Amino acid sequence: MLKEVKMSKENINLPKTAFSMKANLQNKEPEILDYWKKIDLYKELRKSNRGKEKFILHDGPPYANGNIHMGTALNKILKDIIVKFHQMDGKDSVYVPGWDCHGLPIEWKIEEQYKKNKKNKNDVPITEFRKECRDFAQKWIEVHKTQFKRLGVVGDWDNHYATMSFDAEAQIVRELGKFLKEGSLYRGFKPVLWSTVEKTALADAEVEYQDHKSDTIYAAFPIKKTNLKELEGAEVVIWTTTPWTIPANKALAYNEALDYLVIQLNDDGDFKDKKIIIAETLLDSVIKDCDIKSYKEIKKFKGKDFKDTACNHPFLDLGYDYEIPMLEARFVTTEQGTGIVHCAPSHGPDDFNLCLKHDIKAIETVDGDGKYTKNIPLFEGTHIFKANPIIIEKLKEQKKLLSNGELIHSYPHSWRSKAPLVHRATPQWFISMESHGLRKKALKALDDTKFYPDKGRERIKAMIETRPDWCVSRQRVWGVPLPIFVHKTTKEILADDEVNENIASIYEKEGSDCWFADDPQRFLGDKYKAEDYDKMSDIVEVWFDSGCTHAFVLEKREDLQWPASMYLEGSDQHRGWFHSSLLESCGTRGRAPYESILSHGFVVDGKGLKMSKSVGNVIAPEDILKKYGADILRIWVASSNYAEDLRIDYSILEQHADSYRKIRNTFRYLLGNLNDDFKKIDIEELDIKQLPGLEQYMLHRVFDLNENFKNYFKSYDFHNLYKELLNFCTVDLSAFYFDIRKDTLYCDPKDSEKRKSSIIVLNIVLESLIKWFAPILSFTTEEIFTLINQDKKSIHLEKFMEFPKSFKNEKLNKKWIELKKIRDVCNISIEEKRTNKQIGSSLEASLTINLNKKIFSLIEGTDFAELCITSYAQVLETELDEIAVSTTKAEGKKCSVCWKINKNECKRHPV
RNA sequence: GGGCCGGUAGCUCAGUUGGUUAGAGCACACCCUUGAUAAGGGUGGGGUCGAAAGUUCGAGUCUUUCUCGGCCCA
Repeated sequence: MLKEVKMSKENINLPKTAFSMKANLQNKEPEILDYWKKIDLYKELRKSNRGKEKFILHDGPPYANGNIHMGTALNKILKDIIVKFHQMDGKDSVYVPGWDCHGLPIEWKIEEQYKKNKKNKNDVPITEFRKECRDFAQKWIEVHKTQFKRLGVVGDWDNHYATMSFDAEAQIVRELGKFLKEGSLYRGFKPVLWSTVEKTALADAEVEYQDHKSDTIYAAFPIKKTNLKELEGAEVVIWTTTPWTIPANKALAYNEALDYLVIQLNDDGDFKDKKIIIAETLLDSVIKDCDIKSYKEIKKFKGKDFKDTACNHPFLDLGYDYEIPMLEARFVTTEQGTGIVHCAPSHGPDDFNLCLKHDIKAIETVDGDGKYTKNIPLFEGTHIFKANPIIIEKLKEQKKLLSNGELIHSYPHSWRSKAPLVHRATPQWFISMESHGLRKKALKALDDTKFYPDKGRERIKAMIETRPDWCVSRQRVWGVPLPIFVHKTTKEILADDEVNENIASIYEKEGSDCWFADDPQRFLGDKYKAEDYDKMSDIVEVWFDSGCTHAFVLEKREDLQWPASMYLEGSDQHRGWFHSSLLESCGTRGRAPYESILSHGFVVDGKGLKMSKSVGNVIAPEDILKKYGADILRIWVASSNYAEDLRIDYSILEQHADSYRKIRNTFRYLLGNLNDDFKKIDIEELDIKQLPGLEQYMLHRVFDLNENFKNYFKSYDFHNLYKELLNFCTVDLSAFYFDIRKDTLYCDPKDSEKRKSSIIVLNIVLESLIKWFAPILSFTTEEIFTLINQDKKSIHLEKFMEFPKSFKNEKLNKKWIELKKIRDVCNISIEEKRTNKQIGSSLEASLTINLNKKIFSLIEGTDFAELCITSYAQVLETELDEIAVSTTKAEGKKCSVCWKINKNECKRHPV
């Protein structure tokens, strides 16, 4: 018996392949990376689709600082998947990675190093400092490159772009020149969020909100003049969380829609018998906060009666002898305070705008360090963060302090230093949203842009609709200098194309360091005298830098084109790069620099919480690569719904690793039965009608799946695409076709028609699968491809398959849906006997299948023994509607070759 | 605090315009197989669809409130 079995093993066609079951991706992937380098895959890709329609996914530049995290990995893999899809779809899909280099975080890092080495930044020439910043960015670009490549991302790594390259700096100057010439770039004097620690204005993106303990005061402003008799001699009470802005007060704001009260206080103290004014709805909270025990209501009046009222400053007797007008403002609410708001135009955007409307100018009240200027009598030189107790003391002294306390509330802080920020009026450069219709153009451009997912459009639209003018200046050094001259006497801004182009061409040759070091005359040329002009020393904010990438990358490079086919970033970039690129491009070119935007959610942990060091739920891409390999990470990307936040933890990864093994084993079965001898089938020539029904059905499934595949890919619906592919592997192949055809593949002679038909299908399925999976499983598909193709270089140079219409057969499909239903019932019947221990293997079963007339005619010619992998099956026609199956133990002798049980000798394998 | 988005089996995801007992794969349990073998097959269990209220003959789908989470803003 033993001998017989042994002989049979030699006589049957068992699968044999060099494709190992164990993936060992950690070691194999780097080898494949070396291989891609050796064959110069990127160059080959360009060669293979040269001249074809281009698909340009323009890379949003990550900041060249620190190691990559899951978010960056997700972003780069998603980009790579899309780029590869389009390439295999026959387009010239060019991907040029880039980096964002200028800006505060790098500057800060260098300063930190200085501090460590006891070096003083002010002792170092600006150009030297900038060189260190440049070197720092360069270092991280190289680190990033290595990390991105390891993920399997293919791109023009040798010719990346960077916002600090000379040509980029030059183009940024040219772009600014366009706004300058147009007149939409203007010098304004506005309160901006200012860090007294970093001594700079901060971009919106650089601000984070944290809880902060503020001093609160109720302060009184005595009425100076009014049209309402009852207000005479009364004092208007305001509430603020920034007592230090009181010396900068220029106005009070009220809401004409509110009701106000004059009340007389009876309590002992500074306000005994005094009349104060507050909003009616806030009476209770004021009484509580100020501990007022006894008072009398004198008069109730409408807010609009405040018209033409003016007050004195609480510090009137200390030299603050100017009039404080009361102004109507909608932003005054009854949420908190007294219903009357103190306005310091130098220290709040609302205040600034309201005062501007009434011709009250903001002045410099606080310097860059946070100290009061000479414009603030009495307090000059005092730091504003130390001023509150002094202000409170003075108010008390002047009997103008009704009450004070503390409040913990959300307050803006610097993302770098974590220091609280203040609004400070400073000279800044702005691009107007209105002067040249920028807002309107941008909104129109969004309507012309395709969004994935669609909700992204509304999100960015809402921002564009309400955003203020774009502040593009920063008082720092690591960035592109603002190429602006202002006439010393006329204060006119020099807007001359020749000068602008001169500056740009100088930058192009040597970079922008020279702006700080060289004689200004060099930039002005012969037309203007340097002594007549002030040269600006601000730099351009980094969002303007990256907003120009479309100009210095897409437009300038031969291999790219403008506009981009797609911008793809995290959803935070609706306010970041999507936003700045849109404004820059609409301002200079009248349309968006992209045709479509794909935005993805954020990577969160398994419970949906954001990753943070303190919580300890952070997973680094590096850890995943070490434990699983890049292809598993790529499966995670492809299988997650990027429209929402993406969850990740080790149990989720483990699940994907399991799916990967299933897919890998599917390939192993295909390769094993083909003995790694893949033969490309000429599917156009294939006479499908000559194949058995099962093979025809499988080819229909392949055709069908390919249609779905194309649709999913077109809508960038990768998680459904992946699911479809995975289900095909498990349901259609492994549990169905492969299982059924094992008998034929193993036990039929190699020249049998049925076996040859199956081999044809295996070849087609292998080629299809490997291509479908290639953009996702970039490494594994390459491993397989190089195994079965000696004459071809890479799977990524292949194109997706197109199947002839003849593969499609809906009628056959319907038939097989019925057959599978019957098969299910058979399985349940077999299982019953199996649980009873009457049979083990399904080959020990003999089926009797009862079908009604309708189904009976449909299934004619079907071999249910083959379909259900039993030794015997007979079909009987019945009157019953339901499918009824009974299983008995097959009688006879087990064939030593095919293991089927026969009453007589096995016909296929006679002894 | 405001805006936007989301919460469907342990996990990743489907669930058209409201319409039968809410689906798939994986995971899990049990069984079979030992000729895909650190594989393969079969069967099965598992969800008060974040919570509550409402509209409706009927709600996972519509409305409101709440809750949790994410992004953005103040």
